Amino acid sequence: MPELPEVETVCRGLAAVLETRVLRHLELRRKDLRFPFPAGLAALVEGRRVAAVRRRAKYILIHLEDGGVLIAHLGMSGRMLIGPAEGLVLETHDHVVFHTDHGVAVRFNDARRFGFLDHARAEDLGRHKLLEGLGPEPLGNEFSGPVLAEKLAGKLAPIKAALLDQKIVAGLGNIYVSEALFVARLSPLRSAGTVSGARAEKLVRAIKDVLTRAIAAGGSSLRDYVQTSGELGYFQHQWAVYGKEGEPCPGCTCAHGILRIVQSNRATFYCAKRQR
DNA sequence: CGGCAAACCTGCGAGC
DNA sequence: TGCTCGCAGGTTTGCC
Repeated sequence: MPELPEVETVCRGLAAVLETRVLRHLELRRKDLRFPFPAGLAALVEGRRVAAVRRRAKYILIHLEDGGVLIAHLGMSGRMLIGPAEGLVLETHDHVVFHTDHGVAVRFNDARRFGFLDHARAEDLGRHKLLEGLGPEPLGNEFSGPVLAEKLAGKLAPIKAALLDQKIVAGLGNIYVSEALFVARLSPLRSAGTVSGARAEKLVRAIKDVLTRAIAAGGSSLRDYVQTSGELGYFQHQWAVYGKEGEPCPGCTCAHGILRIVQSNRATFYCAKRQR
């Protein structure tokens, strides 16, 4: 499920029900997800009011009024589902439940358990092991052609791999990298270091365009639904290339159509004629 | 240091 | 119907 647009959608859903509310009870139904939950996590959260829900890269940051921050990551299969606490029915893989002071329950469901939950002080976030070193937010003003080109300079790895590296730009994942490279008409096989100048400008515009459209659509749903309401995101209907091996290229009349290759053990979709 | 494969864990669809 | 295999949106680790 979750790349930047999906995490952004989840954050907006969480903000609507959690901000200004007190977290009465943090129900930990196992002792770990990808990592063990930090010692005393429930006590660090219970009785605190939520000041704000924010996103950094693919991390959900739940700021508490006492300066503590809950850091959540959805991994590959994580979901946050909001519903009434009364008559709550837990489902398989509901590992954590947040209970608010106004009768709302948020279930953190994660079948594959690649997600996690951590706690930090707000003033320490910049030095948090998982957050330090993250590259710029792709939708922020600070993410520009020159900034990207500088990060890519000298890199021999394919541009596909570089864009998945969260130190270069934070929040892209496997789907949106293929989509952005298609919009920018750049081959995923091209060496990252050759993307500079006008090419870098074009790629930055493509990344911002794809992410903005995906957020507007509520993200993409594959097997899981994305939004906290349980509604489907529908950006998958706007994909140009992802998952479309063998289908006609939407941008040209090439005979081969959309190709699927494997880079760094992950599927890449592209048009070899339109993308150079 | 850079780049790549494998590992973490579970579910689902395709194919036999 | 039921089994096996391959593949899946992320990130870290370890190896060359």
